[in-house]
Amino acid sequence: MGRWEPDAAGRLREAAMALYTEQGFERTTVAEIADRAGVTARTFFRHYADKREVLFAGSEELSRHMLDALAAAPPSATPLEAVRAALLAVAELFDGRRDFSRRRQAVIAATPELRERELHKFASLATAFDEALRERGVAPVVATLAAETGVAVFRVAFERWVTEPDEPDLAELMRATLAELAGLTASAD
Amino acid sequence: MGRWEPDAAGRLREAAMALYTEQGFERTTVAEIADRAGVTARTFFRHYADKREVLFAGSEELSRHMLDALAAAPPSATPLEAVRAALLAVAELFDGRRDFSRRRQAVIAATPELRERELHKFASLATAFDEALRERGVAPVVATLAAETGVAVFRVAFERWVTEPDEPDLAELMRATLAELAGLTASAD
DNA sequence: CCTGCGATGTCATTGAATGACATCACACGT
DNA sequence: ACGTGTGATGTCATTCAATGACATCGCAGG
Repeated sequence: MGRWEPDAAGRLREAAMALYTEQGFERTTVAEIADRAGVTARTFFRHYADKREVLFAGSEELSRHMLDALAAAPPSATPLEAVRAALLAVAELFDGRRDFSRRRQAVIAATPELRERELHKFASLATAFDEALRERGVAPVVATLAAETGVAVFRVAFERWVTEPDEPDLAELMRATLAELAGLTASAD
Repeated sequence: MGRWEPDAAGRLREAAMALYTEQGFERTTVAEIADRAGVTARTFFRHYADKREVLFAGSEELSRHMLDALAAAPPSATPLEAVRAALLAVAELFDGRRDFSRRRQAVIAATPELRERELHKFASLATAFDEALRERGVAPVVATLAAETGVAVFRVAFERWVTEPDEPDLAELMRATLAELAGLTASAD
């Protein structure tokens, strides 16, 4: 480690979250974030590719966790059952982080640019799901649909989790949302 | 209209498509696009909010068309049946535009920034679907799921349409994809 | 003929993002 | 203990997206 305060990336993340919350994403400059973190703007870009990415650092961990769970599902599992396992496995990652998640979602919801980036992350996740399912031998189109649907369930359940006033269980919301999905196609062709 | 060549927005769109195709999105500057269209860079931003938006001009028309079809579905239709009507209705908008769609998709696929914007457009569409379904009296969570699923079907079918070598019928692909969706949840809980 | 309005041009500015190069403390081998 | 290299950072310069303020000009309508 260098001659400076350690964990510059962490300090930058904290500073960005605080400033985005206080004054909004657009009216926060990278220079401000860097100042508060005690580094220069150039250093900000050495840790995060752009001004948005600072809020999406943990997303690879999320993907990895879900893909591990998906890979661990028995070969006999249907595509949706495998997806279900991945969804339930990832729920535990958010244990005790509901407050942080809510603050983060508030910032993202308030900023179109950040919503775009979030969508991109979810799309990457869906693509990864898609590929993983195909490697399990699932037919291409079915794999894509299962992946997209699975991500949609994640988003719906997650949104309920951060929105509802009382503290619900994320895994339980995942199960409930999956159940609603099953009901959706029951009566249509 | 003014003293200049008419349809500046159209010329800017053509110029942008051409340059994005020739040299890629990132290596194309707004100044170049404006030059080729015979206007100044400032004028570019009067017609399009940013460098990406020039490729997504027709998306409101798309939304409108689908929402009209959704509103026209009989009240007795299930959520997914209403979504199905919207999907089939919009297919005709793409009649004869497959070549253009392919070129456009090629540019978008090659550029992460453009993929993000595309995702945002789809998300807006899903939100509009969601609201329209709720206005039909569909329960909130079910409406969201139906909307997200419907958009996923659109994307899958559209991707097949621009990807497959022989010229398939988009509406037919929509039906086929919906059928696969129905099969997906048949065996899972 | 005049006048207002709309579309454009011109000018200036901010801020994101990136490349090139300098710097400096710590770790490591000798 | 003494170089020395390496990695994280600072400094400087630059490009380009995006936006605000103001001028211009010609057509439409009175």
